[in-house]
Amino acid sequence: MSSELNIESPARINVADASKHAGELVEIRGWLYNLRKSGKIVFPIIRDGSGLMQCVAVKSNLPEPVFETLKNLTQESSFTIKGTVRAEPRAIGGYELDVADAQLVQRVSEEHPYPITPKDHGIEFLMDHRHLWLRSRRQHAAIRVRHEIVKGIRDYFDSHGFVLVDTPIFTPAACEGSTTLFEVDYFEDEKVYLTQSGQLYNEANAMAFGKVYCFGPTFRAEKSKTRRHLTEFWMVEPEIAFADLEEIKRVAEELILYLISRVLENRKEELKVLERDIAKLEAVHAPFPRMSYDEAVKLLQSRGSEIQWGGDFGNADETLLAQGFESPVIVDRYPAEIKAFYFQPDEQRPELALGVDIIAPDGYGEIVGGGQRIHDLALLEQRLVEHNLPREAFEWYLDIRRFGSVPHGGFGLGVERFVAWVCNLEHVRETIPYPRMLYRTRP
RNA sequence: UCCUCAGUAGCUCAACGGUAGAGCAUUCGGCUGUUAACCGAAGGGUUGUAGGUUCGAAUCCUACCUGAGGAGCCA
Repeated sequence: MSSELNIESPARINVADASKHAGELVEIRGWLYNLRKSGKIVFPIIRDGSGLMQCVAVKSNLPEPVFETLKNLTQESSFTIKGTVRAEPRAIGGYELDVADAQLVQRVSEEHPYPITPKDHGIEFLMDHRHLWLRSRRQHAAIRVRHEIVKGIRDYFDSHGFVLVDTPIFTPAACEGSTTLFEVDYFEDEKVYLTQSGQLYNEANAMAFGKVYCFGPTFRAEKSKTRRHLTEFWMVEPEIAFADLEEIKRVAEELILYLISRVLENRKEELKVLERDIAKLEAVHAPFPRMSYDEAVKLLQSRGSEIQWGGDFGNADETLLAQGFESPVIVDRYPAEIKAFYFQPDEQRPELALGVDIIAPDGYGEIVGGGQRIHDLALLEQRLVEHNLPREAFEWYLDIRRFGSVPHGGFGLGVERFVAWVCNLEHVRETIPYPRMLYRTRP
């Protein structure tokens, strides 16, 4: 379906760059987002991955086949289009294309029309069509915010003296001795699991490089079925030699503030598409509210929670705790009993662990968990016994305490929960392209 | 693993014991500025599955399947 007009090859542009080409003849390649017809004028909206742009095709100005091609486009049909860019405040994105020529690449057949229509759909249907759902505006916006946050994480650590030292995905033992691991049936003579944290390796790497981080997917075989859980999720974990709990808190706070400023700087359009209340993000500021576990329990009790000292916070408690604060809440010094074996005890009150969690506002829950690690060999050996962990598997980990042991610590930040909070999404499943959940492994 | 809720047209839903319906999508027709465009027409159904109650079941009962939300646990 090519035009009879002989239009010279114009510049191929992305819709996102339309403002730089006002008045110019350009070519755009993409897919049909939506089409409105009105007799002798049609308004195809093209989606090229970078944005949306309304095109205007007037029958009297175009060769018959070109107009017919555009008029008969079906949703998500692929095509290329040439025309002149013109500022148009009424149009989405502020620019329109006055069509001169168009060429069909592949027309979506009416026997199998594009399933995701501009009307409402249920979550099951959308998840079954996740590979197509990603073409939608909101999904597009969320994934771009995710990209900004991932890039922001790397930029932050790379510019603060950290070395990226990635940790293995296949690991021979539990990091925390729990039962939430995916077993891999492949390696001979040995059970191997998918990692749930790179932390133990991170500690070794911090002794090699000083300041390190790992960034990759992690896996939890928990039977969790909530809006905050994925079985496969991404986590960034920094670890710092010679750091104490206060430094860990400071770095986590600084990272969070930096990531939010990056998103506000570069992804405001996406936040608008997501209908995120931007003022609430702009209100996040240093210093974050800080409290001890003791104080958090008292605060929760005063707000009506049933929690008793010694118990861990449930989701309701986390939401209640964060209420009334503009910034995430930093809670530290938890009872050692409810924390993992490797936390350094508080010097004054050894029943407390120098662990820290950072709880996001609005019920998004724990976005950071970390703390200061045990650096004393004898104490760590004792903890392994107390937690019934197989010493042999941890010999290499004990080496870190044998060869120039120093105080150190780190934390993990869950990318999807963080993105969900920044985007104000109902569920973390929309923050990752292909979510893996308890009852969802396809597409 | 447990608790709660839901499965009706391709999609979103209505009908709640008495002839299964609407909007969107699709097809055909109309419209030169539409903004999830609009107007007219058409096609489209073993009501998740299997039993049961009843003269009669999408509707009531039982089991199962699938999905969603939550608890515990976690980022």
